[in-house]
Amino acid sequence: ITCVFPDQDVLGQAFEDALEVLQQHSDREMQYSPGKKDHYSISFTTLYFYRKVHLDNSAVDFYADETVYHTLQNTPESQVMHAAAGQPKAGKGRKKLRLFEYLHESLYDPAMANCIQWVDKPNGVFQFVSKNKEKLAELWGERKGNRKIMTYQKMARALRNYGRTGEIIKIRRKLTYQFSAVVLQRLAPSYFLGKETVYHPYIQSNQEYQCADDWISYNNYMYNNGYALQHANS
DNA sequence: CGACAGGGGAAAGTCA
DNA sequence: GTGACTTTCCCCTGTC
Repeated sequence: ITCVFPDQDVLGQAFEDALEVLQQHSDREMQYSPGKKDHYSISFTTLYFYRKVHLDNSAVDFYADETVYHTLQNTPESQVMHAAAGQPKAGKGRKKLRLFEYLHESLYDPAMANCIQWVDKPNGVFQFVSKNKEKLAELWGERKGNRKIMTYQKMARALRNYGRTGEIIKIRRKLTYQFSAVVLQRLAPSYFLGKETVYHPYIQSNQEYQCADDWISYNNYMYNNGYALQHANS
């Protein structure tokens, strides 16, 4: 999509908002066209994604969004604008964003891949990138509008609270956690449509501890041996 | 030893 | 005000 700013009224409020967010958050993904004053280019995927994440403030079901994306790709531009503009504005009547929702969003954000990554997507296992985990925490804090700067240590404290409810449990591997099946189902329901996926909780006894190098064989081991349901907490 | 990851009690803060 | 949830502080343990 190429946007010409003087004509932004035509785009509708939603795209105006999205572009504003993009200007604030994502310089690297929005390219200024030299020689064309006020012309910017951005992929539709990125624009749509950022709109979902930053303005709708909703958990992104990216699998569903991909379907939407492909549909929209084949739709005339004017209809695309109309479709996007019909979405609700941020901030009103919306539940507060929760940490696990934010993490789930980040896992589908290509711009966050240097901070957080899937280890085992079907089972909701993810891992923070040691080098950039503080950055992710910082962004989370900003998103919430906290007064103080958010740190990984504080964010991890919040994550540990999820252990009590079982929404996210700690995997016995460095910086690795797992979404519960319920949370996964809620955050990306369309991912499970038409799939016979079985959620595999990981066993975390001391005996099952594996070092990072052995993670692949550890996964295979777990998949092949049935998995005792583990209690998130004792 | 020091850095890093992880654990959790306690209290304060935020917001529906 | 209340409860759910998060943030902040702080101290502790274990591993490499």
